[in-house]
Amino acid sequence: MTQRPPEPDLLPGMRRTVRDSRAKAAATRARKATEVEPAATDPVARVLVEVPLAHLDRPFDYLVPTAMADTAVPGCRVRVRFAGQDVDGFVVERVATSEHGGRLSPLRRVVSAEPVLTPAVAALTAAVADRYAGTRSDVLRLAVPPRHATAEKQESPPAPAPVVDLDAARSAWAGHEPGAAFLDHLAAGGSPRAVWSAAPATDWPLLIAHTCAATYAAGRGALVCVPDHRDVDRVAAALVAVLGEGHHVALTADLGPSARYREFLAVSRGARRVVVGTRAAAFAPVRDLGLVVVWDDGDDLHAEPRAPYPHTREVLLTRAGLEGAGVLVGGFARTVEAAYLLRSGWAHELAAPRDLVRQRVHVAVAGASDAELRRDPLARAARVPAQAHDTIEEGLRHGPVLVQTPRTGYVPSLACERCRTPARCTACAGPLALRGPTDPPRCRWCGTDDPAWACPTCGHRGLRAPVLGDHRTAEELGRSFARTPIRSSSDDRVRATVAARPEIVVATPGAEPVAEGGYAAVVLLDTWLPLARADLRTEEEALRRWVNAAALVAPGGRVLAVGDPAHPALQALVRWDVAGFAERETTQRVEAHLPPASRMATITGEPGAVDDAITLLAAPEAAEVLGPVDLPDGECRVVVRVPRAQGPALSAALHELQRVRSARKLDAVRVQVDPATL
DNA sequence: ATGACCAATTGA
DNA sequence: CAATTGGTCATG
Repeated sequence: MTQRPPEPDLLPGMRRTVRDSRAKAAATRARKATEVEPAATDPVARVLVEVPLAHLDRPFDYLVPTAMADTAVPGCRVRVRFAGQDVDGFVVERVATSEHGGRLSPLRRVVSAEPVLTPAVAALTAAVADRYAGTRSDVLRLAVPPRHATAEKQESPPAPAPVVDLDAARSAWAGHEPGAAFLDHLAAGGSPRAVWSAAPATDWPLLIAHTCAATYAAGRGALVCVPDHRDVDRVAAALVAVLGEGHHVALTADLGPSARYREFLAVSRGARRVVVGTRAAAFAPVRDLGLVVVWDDGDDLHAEPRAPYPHTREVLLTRAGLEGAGVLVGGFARTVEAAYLLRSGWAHELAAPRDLVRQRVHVAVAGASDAELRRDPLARAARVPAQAHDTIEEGLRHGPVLVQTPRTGYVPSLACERCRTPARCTACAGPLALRGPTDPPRCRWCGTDDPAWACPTCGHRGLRAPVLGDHRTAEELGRSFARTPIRSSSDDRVRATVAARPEIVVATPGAEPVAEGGYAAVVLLDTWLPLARADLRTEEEALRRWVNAAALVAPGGRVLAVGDPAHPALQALVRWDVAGFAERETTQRVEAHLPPASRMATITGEPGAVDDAITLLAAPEAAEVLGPVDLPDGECRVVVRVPRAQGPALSAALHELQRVRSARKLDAVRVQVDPATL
């Protein structure tokens, strides 16, 4: 194209022409807008537009044309013209007049009159976005599943009339005090709040189902969030056992778009009032919510990996606060957050008396303490000591035996036999592992075989296995118990249940199958390994994994942990003192100004961007800024910490920071409030 | 994001 | 002096 210099005296004129044509376009729009007949009642729709920008994260007003008067209902999906583009949004409200001074654009289209965003969930998404300093559109994506037109055409048949047996509920809860009072309170339409530490060998899905039934009996809905799909299936089965078919829905991520939307609609239409699901279900639009339940809130599956990274427990607690619902935070283990709810008096405790716990399980530890090993280095603890062997053998006389081993694979990591330098891949420096008894060392990252490995430090060619995986454990146990069937359940192939017959089940944490009637014995191997991590939650997490496996015993069953009997986490396991352990951890956290006594947030991004984010951040007075520290990927991170009482102020400051940065088109930084790990 | 506008800076 | 660049503002 040839560049012709514009005639100088044409330019002002051109500008005027541009302005004229813009004015004309505006006039045309205005004419069109007036041509559109506004709805007779509440002609203004307040719309949350789906744009990813923090500073546009508020409702905008649009004119409702007569033709859409009855379909543009609060909560429905619409398409609107926004900043010159067609974008999707939700109507959050219909009002008579607009605060907006200018002329309103009409709604382009009502995508569907289905009110998928209920007022309660709309308020919840706002509260969650505030708490996590994220955008509402991000939270809305987590809360409302994608539309499926076919599913929307189908009706949601109503649930049958509920028949609730409160006596059955009370007797199921017998042993957990004051379980009956909790149930009665729910059945009377109250909203009690409790932190529940389930006794070992408790059929927790059944007890949870009974709390839902008690709530349902009072005419209110209930919502249960559990870590994974297998737990959803168990609670769903218990709900059928307690309430019968047709009262609940199960919401999981692996349903597929059509089924997921169908189940969601059954809830939003009020045809189902009891919901069990994984973390996304925390936003399910249950009508008249009377109870929220989170099971095993320490499981990291409850931490949403997508922005703004909300945690199921926090979403549910927020929700209970907004909707006046009761709360049950349950688990075999107890998180410091749950302990804090008790300490602050916000929730009551539901627990089993010592006697019952002692009847249910006998826990022992086998192994030399660190102190003993220091005194006598030759007293090397065997990985499967004789005592563990005996426990398995004895258990097999009565039923299945669970062996928990912390790592997946055969030999998941290798080191030089002589100098103990970790063996790394020559191609990519990834960790070398063995996949089977006869396989050569192979890189876990790039898959390259390295049959001729030699130690780069000392030249030695021998390898040792500092850690063994579940496959190798199964192989070893197969040799020791030659006539016993051995099953594996780990990441790659998780088994949901095993029958009540003598067999050895080797499983990794979180993948333990449930045994019919419970395991005769549970053996926990390599307890030192989960304790070797350097993290705020190391001990809490280790104990959680152990008690979750140990709780699968049959009443009166035996548990043996192989490790250092002097370690506080193992002592807590032996005494089954999850409450005391969580209480002590909480005290330490309070003293060290760590969550949940403080609220922490991280800001991550390019060093320059993080740097001016801190400058821009109007953090509360008491805020401490720790860092920045450089991360391996060239980014850097700061931690901001405030006392718990100033948590909302910190969230607000971070939220405002994101709005300002977004408006000024500054480089994005990632903000995480209460990150799951540090 | 996208676009518009204004002011300051750069360059011939 | 014109052209370019950068910051600010608004999006209904």
